[in-house]
Amino acid sequence: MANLGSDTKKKRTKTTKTPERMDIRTIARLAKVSIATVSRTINRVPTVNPKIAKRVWEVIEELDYFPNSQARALVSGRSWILGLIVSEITNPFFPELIQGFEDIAVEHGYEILVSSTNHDPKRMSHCIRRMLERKVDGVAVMTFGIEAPLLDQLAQRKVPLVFVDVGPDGPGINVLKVDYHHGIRQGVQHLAALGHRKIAFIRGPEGLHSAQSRLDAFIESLRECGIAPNPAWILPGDHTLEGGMAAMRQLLTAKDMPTAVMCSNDMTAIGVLHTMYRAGLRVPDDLSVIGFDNIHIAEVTIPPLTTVQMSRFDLAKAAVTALRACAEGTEKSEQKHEYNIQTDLVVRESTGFPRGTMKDLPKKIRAKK
Amino acid sequence: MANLGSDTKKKRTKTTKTPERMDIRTIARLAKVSIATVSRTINRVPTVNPKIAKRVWEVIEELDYFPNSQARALVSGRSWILGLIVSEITNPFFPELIQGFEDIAVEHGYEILVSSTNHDPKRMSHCIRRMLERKVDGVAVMTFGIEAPLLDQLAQRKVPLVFVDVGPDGPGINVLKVDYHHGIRQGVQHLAALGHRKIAFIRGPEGLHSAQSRLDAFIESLRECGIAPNPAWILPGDHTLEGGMAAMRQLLTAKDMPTAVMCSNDMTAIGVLHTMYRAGLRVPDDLSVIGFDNIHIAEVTIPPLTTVQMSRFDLAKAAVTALRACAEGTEKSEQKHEYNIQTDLVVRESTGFPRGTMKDLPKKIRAKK
DNA sequence: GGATTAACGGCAAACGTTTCCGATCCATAT
DNA sequence: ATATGGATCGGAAACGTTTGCCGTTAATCC
Repeated sequence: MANLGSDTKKKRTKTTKTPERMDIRTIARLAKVSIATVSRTINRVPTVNPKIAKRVWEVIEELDYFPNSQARALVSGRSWILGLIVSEITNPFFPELIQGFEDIAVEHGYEILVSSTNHDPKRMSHCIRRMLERKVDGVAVMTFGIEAPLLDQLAQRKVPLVFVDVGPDGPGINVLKVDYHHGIRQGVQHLAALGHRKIAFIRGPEGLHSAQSRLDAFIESLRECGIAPNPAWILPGDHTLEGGMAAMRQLLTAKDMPTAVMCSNDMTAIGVLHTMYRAGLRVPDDLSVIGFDNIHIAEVTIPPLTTVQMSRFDLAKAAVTALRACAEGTEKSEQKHEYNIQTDLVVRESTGFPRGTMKDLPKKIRAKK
Repeated sequence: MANLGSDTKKKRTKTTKTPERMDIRTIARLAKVSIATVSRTINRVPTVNPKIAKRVWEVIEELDYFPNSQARALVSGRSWILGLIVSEITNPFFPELIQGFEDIAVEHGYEILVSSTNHDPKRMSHCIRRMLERKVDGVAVMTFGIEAPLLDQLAQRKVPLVFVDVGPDGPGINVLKVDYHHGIRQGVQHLAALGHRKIAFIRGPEGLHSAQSRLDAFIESLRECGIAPNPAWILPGDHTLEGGMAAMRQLLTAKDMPTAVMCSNDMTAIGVLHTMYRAGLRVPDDLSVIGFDNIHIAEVTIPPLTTVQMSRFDLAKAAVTALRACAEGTEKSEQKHEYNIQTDLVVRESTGFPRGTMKDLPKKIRAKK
């Protein structure tokens, strides 16, 4: 017994001799309480005597102590870290989303781990693994589409998940539904109202669910307006500037040119704008262009881009909310919330009457504009 | 004593009865070795028998086990997390930087914690605190300028740091030096060679060190070309689109208009382009514009932007390298590396001859006017 | 063939918290 | 005066690893 005592004391002394070590024990010693009380004070457990709590807080303030979150997470089982996986951080849509996600997460005491997969399943897999190792409390997969095997890797472990558009059903899994149809229909109707009948679409990456949804919404909206979709005017793209430029170049060689083009995202639309500029053609005079996302720079493109707005903030907020509900979940009443994200058309200056329409119109209508 | 013994046994049994618990102990049991050996196997300690290692690995693979990094960090003292603080993630320059930083960090086994401060000292302070709580192995402060008090908060704790441009001297602190002068001089000389003598500058945020450096480099480069700087042509800005637009609007009201304008960053330049467009003026015919950063979309602005390239990749690589050197540091030979980042002009189409030079070539006509 | 040694595996302490459980104390009811 | 009980606080186990130290084994040398 005496041996044991002296032994532990010796070791403790040895490590304590460095004065800058600062842990909960130091605080306990200086405040003359036990470490349990310090812990309770920090976590604001109501049963601690206010008098003592004050003393403890004073010591904490003076030493500028803060708890080690590793140790905290180890024992409590909660890391207070949320994972966020995006497909490409260099697409301006995502930084705006990340910003919102971080703001809301931090507000609720969470840290975030962001990873950009660049559509590479290999990277995706690796980054899921890394997040699981860090014992994240939840993951928001905002890649707008995910491969099934990777998804299983995540779903196996019982970590709360949030997907966009599509995802498996299961406990702790939420799917944010984006109403692409609403905004895209507005866009098509806007074009149709201007007199467009020949409308092309530059789609997103093959296999990306949100890209398919946008295309589907486009085709259906076309039909609603009584316009038959022309397969030759549905062009491949990849949601990048370069993809937009390439698709537009291809379109320019077509024998029958459309008078308007909708793009699966704003980056594509900006690429289209640039190819038009290179070709010496004018937007919207020679071609009307509509984007999707309403990223910040869409306001200052030349001309400013008409586009469909999808709120990054709503998306981020819904994601964090869903994750929190699962992680901190009382598990009872709050089951399976439906999270819906709205989309809306923002009309700027990249859309106008189709070429030739103006001069053929009766003068009164022309004057109206 | 007997009480204590049976008590612990009971608890152990209780927690172990859940079959899905998976830790190093489970692996040890199934591989019929001690947990120490499992740990050594995972960490590739060379003294473990290859035969045994193979057996351990097989069990690990089969159960798809991975170690808990919290526990790992707790005992080893290393979190393998690097912090990255940027000023505004919505400025496209930073996502490109973050991408590079993440790539290189992950490559070396690190995770990254990104925070965007939006130039708010309050946020900055909060995010430094959060990073310290998470026990990051190092922090890269890529805000291109930092307030002194916040800096102390970081420097007090002995966490390796990397700054850009300016930072305190001390052990474990590295400063990445960006050679703004080189690229900016190229820009000024480019304009001077085209015949410009009246060159304005839209600066970055007041108090941001890199913004001041860019302005200084501009003024000095002007002098080198024998041009006297005109204070009226040095306009305030804030590195945003809106700032660029506002500055340009102000410039348009000047009685004596410059023929060219250099901007402290590309976002500002894009704002300038847009204001010119709104005013019905043409770039580069009516005004030459040069940006700084060479963000990706600078390629597709209308017209494509002449700008000064600063490599995000070099910056990210230097930051991670410096941080790793400090964190894993053998502390001996590799002291105080100098990290220099080069800048270079990229000529595109937003720069041209000053107005009047070309078409009014006969000088007498111009003089008559 | 016995001793020296190198290789290797296991025991247990340590990392810094949280939290269960028991102990103490004072006030109140009996 | 004693039993009851709530309010507080302290002791100590537990979280899942790493790692120093020691014991065992087998190989090598004289």
